Amino acid sequence: RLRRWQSRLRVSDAAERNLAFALSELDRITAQLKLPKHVEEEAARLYREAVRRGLIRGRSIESVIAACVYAACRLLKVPRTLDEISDISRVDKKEIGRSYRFIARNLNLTPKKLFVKPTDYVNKFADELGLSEKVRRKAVEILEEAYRKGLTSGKSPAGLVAAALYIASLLEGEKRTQREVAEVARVTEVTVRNRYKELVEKLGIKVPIA
Amino acid sequence: MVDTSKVKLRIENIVASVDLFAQLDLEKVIEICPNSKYNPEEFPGIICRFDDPKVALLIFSSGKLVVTGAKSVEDIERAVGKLVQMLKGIGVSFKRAPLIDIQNMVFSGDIGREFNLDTVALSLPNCEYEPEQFPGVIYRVKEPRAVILLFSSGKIVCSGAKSEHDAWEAVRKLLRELEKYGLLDEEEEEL
DNA sequence: GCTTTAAAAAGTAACGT
DNA sequence: ACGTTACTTTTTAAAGC
Repeated sequence: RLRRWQSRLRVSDAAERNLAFALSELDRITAQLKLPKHVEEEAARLYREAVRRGLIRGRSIESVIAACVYAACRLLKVPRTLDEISDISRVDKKEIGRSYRFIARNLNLTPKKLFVKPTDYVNKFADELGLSEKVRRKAVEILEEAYRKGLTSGKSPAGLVAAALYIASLLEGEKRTQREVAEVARVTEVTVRNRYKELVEKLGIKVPIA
Repeated sequence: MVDTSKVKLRIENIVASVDLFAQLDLEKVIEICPNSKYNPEEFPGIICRFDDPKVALLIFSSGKLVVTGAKSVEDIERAVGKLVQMLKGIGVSFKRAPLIDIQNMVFSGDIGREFNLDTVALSLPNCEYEPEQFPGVIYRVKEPRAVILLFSSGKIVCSGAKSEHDAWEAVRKLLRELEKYGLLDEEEEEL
């Protein structure tokens, strides 16, 4: 009947409006974070799949879009912290984190697929700090040794990378302050200091008395 | 059989729902509860704390309760008995004996060895591990329904179980999975 | 979905000094 | 750079918004 036809039109209208809103929000985020096109496409793909599986129920479109952006970054190994995304999103970090974990569970995004090597974060943070290739290599060396010695489980990858870069910058004579590395890694100076202390102590690193 | 001889579990909290089978006038009840709080605008129940069985009670006008913070089922029974006596003192009558339902038990424990959580998360199916957000691996057991948080120290938290037996069963299932995927083989790892 | 309550694990954060 | 307090995660019921 005509009413059924109309309601179907209305439903598809609402779905289309929601999708248009979601994609414009996605555009805004990827543009502001200067994310590559393939990340935006992957996030859009994840979002459509989430909608298809009805995973949006009870969640805001914005939190799910932000979660999809974060998931796409992790899947494609484009290092980005959840903080950077929540900074430009209207929804808080906690809510984005929840949506992220929810879609990860339901779209079978395993920890393996989502794993981003600390090395990738080293390059991102080092770029922002203007650190040389020599410092980056040293930081990676420190992180690999820390991993071998079991010092990384359960710790914030961003905090570990920040501390490794801080130590490497001291060792290679390109010093950055704890405050500077903490800022690019989006962790507090206290976290950098705690990781720094443990790494220096347990890896037996002799830092210059700068 | 999985070796659980070195595994320890310790009860940390028990949550129970209780039906007293009586209607309560919370404005009168609050007068006889020393350490209590009642703001119907923010929460519909009275929040009351006992020192003897150290528990917290949420008291509702329907005569239903939620008792939390207990370390044993006996603590809950004693707390309910204590509240019933207090209510009898202000003339409340009960249609029958209180019905206590254990809803949730939380245990802390230790598996007795350390873990590389990256390795665990890579091979253990259906687990979550987001060290940027929480330091432990989250593992959900279907039957009995429970959730186990596993930390790199080997310490665990098991919540959602309705009995100590169920908690042990859930931990056994986690250990079987860890063993199945070679995660209990003497201290190895790589990436 | 939210509100309130308890509790542990280990990490990070935000105060004050 | 300390210390303290507080927040993250998980679970669970209650009555009402």
